[in-house]
Amino acid sequence: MKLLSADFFNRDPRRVARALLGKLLIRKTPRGILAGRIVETEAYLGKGDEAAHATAGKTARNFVLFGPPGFAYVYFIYGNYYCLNVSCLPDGVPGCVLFRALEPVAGIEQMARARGISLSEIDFRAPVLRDPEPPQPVDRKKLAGLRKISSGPGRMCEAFGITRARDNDKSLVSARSDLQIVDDGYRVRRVLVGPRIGITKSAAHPLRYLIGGNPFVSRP
DNA sequence: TACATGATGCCCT
DNA sequence: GGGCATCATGTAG
Repeated sequence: MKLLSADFFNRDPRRVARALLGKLLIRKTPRGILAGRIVETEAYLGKGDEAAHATAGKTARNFVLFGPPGFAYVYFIYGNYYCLNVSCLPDGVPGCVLFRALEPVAGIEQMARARGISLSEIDFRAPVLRDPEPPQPVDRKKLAGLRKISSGPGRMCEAFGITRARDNDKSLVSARSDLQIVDDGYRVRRVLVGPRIGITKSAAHPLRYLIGGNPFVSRP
């Protein structure tokens, strides 16, 4: 398990978004460790990316995007949900990667509770993906309960208890942080690229990255 | 299975 | 006051 460093995030968000696929997002809680494999990300750039929050310049809401790399930018959306990003590029240069979906790896019962999902909905014998993907054809019905935990940016934040008050402007690269990203050696075989989800401006750019064949993405 | 819709609150103009 | 990097639920097919 190797903690990702600030250097990892100190580069173009498009390269970070791709490199984050297959890494583990970790949350240390009093009740145990939560972990999910990153299977879907989106890059948001600085000037020129009309869909990025940084496009309007630095504000009280988005200041983290303009800070040093490796910090959590958490924002509240649609009156109900939070979304987690990590800042990229050097101090003063905006850019980030949005975490869109995780494959549940550890702390599944705690995450299900946080999401309001009954444990009876989850088939713990379902084939959770292991290195290398993709496995034999997946029975999506058996994965339905697991998929509800973190297959979407709002869902994964709820599962991890991520909120703006708790986590915005928090370092993800500090050994003391309760929110980290680690490399466990998992090798991603195939990366797919496509247009970002849920935006209207600058919608055509292929800035969404996902692990090919992984059933835990928000959508194929 | 696919699509449309309502809920909901904060930020920025 | 408008718009939003979403989700769960309902209806139609």
